[in-house]
This record gives sequence, structure tokens and C-alpha cells, in this order.
Amino acid sequence: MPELPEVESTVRRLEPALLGRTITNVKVFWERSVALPSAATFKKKLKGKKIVAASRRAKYMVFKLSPSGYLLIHLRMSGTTAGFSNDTPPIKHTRIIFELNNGTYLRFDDVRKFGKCFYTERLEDVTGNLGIEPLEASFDEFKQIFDAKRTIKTLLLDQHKIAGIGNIYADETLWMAHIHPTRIAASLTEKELKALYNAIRKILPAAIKAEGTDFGDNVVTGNFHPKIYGKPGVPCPRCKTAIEKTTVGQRGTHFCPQCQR
DNA sequence: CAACCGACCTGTTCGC
DNA sequence: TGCGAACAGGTCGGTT
Repeated sequence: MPELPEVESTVRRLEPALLGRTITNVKVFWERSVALPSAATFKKKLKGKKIVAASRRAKYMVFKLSPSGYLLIHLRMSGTTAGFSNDTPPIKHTRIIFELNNGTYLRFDDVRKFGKCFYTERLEDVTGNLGIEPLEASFDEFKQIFDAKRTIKTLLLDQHKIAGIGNIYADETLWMAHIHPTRIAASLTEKELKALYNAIRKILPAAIKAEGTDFGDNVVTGNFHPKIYGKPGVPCPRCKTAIEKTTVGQRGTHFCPQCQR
């Protein structure tokens, strides 16, 4: 689920509840939700650490700890995080609980168990291979990525090239930029690349402001409404042609056959 | 280098 | 109504 806007919204929501709090205990209900290091070491390393900053890198939540280290959380497909008071019981899908020193806890729930938590002393050990941040890169930095013979959508989803865009926002930004998802990246004109760059810088902030995409479920509870994602057969908002759904790079892909060439 | 495939997982929706 | 197949916001490692 969560792509850049959802992760950003989640971090902003959690920040006031976590800053200055100390982790007093960690309960792991599903060991493989801990990616690094072992679950036992993870618990030991986090206990007693104070959360001094909350931020986002790509689709990772990053919590800086004192006196050292970082807690990173990647929600993957179905993860969620939220704070609760200690008298709230965990649910069926609770994978990890981080108890805090004020009678509350941070809970990591994850139906499909794909989400991962990391503890590391050096941030780059986890985030070192990630590509540019879509909202921070200059147009020149952005442009360099697309000098490749791959399809544009596959590139947009490649976190080692550009990090944070997922399936929803790849489809949405390509639609806004009038670019067909199977176009070869290197064939895009300067004008098309600029349109894509602008679409990203328009759609992602709007989605952050809306606190993520509205899917009517428990995973993403935001208020951003996609124009074409998840809407096969629905008239294109621009030209009224029926939105098509195909597969690109093994991912469900929505586009307008009329205005994306 | 790039596309494809199976894993990793559970839950919901679709099609017959 | 029932039941298996298909599919879901992500990513990785191994193969074509």
C-alpha cells in the first residue's frame, strides 16, 4: 500500500506522540517482521533508546534514536503503524509493539507480513541503495535517470533509481503527463520528461496533503482520490475514453488509450 | 541490461 | 449459495 505520500503522512501523524519518548520494551509477535538484526538483538538494542527525530526516506519511516542508532519501518503492502494507550489490546495482525515511557505504545500491524523493521547504527546500511527523492531532485537529476531502454513505468517503480513512487502514483503521474506506461524511457522528449517531473511534484504533495489515498479500508485511510488508478472502464476525466487496465512489469496498470501515447 | 517468475503472506473479490 | 482462482498499495533473488 503505502507509497511516499502515505508514509509521509504517517510519520507526520506519529511524530508528536513519539518525539522525546523512550522505548521501554519491545514485543515481537512475528519474528520475520524484523529484518535487521535478529529479533533478539533488535529488542535489546531498542530498549532504553530515546526517539529524537522522525522523518521519511523513500517508503521508509526513519526514527533517529539517542544516544545512537535508527529504527526504520517499511510498511510494504499491508503494514500500518499507530499509537495506543497501554490499556488497548493488540489485534490479530499485530506484529510488533514498542512500549514507551508514558503509558502508550507504538504498534506495527501487518496482515500480509511483508512489512519490515530495522535497527541500524548507520542509516546507509539500509537506505544506501535508494534512488533520488522525487520531491527533492532537480530536473537535471531527474532527467538522468531516464536514459535507459526500459519501459517508463518500470523505471518509475525502480526504487534504486527514484525512490518512493509506487503503483498508484506511477499510473497517476503518467496519466497527468500524457505518457503511455510502456514507452521506452530513453525515447521521451524533454517536454515529456518535464511534464512527468511536474506531475510528480503536483500529485505527491496533493496526496500528502490529503493524507494518502482513499481505499475505503484499514490500510490507507486518506482522502486522495485517484483519477484513473483502480478505475478500469471509467471515462477518462480529460477525454471521456474508457480507462484501460493491462499489465506492465507484472503490475496492474491503468491508462487512457486516447490521451496517453 | 531488461523482462519475467516465484517467493514472501493473508484477505477479499470475481467468475462460473 | 459455494468454491477455487485471481488479485492486492512492495521488494528481492534467480532465470531467461
